[in-house]
Amino acid sequence: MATEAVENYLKAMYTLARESPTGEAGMKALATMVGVTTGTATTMVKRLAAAKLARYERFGGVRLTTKGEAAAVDILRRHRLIETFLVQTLKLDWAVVHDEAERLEHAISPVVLEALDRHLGHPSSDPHGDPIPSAEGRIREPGGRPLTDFETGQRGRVVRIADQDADFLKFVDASGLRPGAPFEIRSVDAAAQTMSVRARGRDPVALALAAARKIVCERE
Amino acid sequence: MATEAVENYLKAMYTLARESPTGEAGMKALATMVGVTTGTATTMVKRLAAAKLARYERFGGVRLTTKGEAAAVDILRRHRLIETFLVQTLKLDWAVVHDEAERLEHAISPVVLEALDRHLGHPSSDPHGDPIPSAEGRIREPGGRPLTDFETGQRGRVVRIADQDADFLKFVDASGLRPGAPFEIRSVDAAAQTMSVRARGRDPVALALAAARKIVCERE
DNA sequence: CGCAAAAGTTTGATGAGTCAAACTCTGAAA
DNA sequence: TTTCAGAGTTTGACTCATCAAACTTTTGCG
Repeated sequence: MATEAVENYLKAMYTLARESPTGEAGMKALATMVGVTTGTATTMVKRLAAAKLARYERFGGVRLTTKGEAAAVDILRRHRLIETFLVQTLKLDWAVVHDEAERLEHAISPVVLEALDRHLGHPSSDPHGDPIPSAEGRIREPGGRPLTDFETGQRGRVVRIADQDADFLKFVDASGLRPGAPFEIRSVDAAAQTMSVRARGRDPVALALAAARKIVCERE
Repeated sequence: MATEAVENYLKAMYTLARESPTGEAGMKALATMVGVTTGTATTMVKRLAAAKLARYERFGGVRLTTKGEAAAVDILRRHRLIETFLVQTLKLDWAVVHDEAERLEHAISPVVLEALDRHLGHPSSDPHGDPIPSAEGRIREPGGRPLTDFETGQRGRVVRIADQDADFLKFVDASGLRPGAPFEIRSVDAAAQTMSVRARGRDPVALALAAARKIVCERE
């Protein structure tokens, strides 16, 4: 139904809306996330508005309509089920599956998607810990607090990794801080903007607070 | 590399070349197979020629270059591996997987494709009995003779089904004449243009010679 | 407040892929 | 050998998605 480009804009708008308190997305941020110029984003956003997928007014930002949000959640479901399949069934490295899923998500039909879901046993989250929306479009709000909210000596468990960069994921993997992993904060060095964390059964690793902010966790 | 449209033209040209003694494709046939007007096909064929994927001259038909054929075989490999996966792993009906694979074949990367191949145990043919090209681009020439070449009383085994129409495949499935199935010709009625065939362990079925021509078999 | 920088918009262009319709060529039948 | 139907080609137009560059609005800082 929607073209590949339209789906990418919807997904980006959904992601940006989660991150902003107003639920709105700016053109600059949207254009950057989709990988186009702001002029192109403006043009496309007008089309989305004409198709009732978004609400938009000049210089006023853009937000998804209910219809647009449903479409975005559907794309998210496709993306995350595919990622899960690539890791679980095909044994691909979780660091690379994001980009692969990015291509496949536009080509998979409802029939294949539901077969995939069945084959995987209806998983509730993907390899990065992100929730997989249900076929009806319900999505569990991802909870947890960034690793930077924890203090020296506190213990917890990784919930999800809020960054799809392959190199970062490889680092996380090597540190043992995959979703589900229990950890303990060894130290925080505010001046150096770093902290030291030990995953169960691993040596402690040092990481920048900026990196730690991408690791979302919960209290043990 | 090649766009989706280009890949579809290459695939169609490859298929048409197999069916014609000259190895050439006419614009009408090409356009029909791709699903565009002949004018569009002419335009695209010129682009393919400019990209050294095809050789073409005005009013003279079109044929793939070595490079174009390699690209076509690669698409065939993707298509057939995906079909095999959809049937074997996801348990989808073999009658519907052709159309699904048609969409996915353009979106699958080499990394995912090879993982799929490994997961499936490097199959040599797809659910319809068509050979799957190797990663290096080698493809076994599909042998066999149409069911219409057999005579009353002869026995044989189905090799492949040379038609992807879902309804026809459902009929073949119901008759027990899937690839690999042994059969015996019960009778041939040249006047009525039909024949009666019995698959092992099944009741005999009557089918038109036109249909039987699409069922490729070998002597027992 | 005033004004520059940042954000956003518009415009004119491009390339891919397509169609409809006018036109041209080829080949087989009369 | 003529002719005409069918195959093939060309042209002009359109949509989608994009960019560069000129332009406008908003915003935050001094």
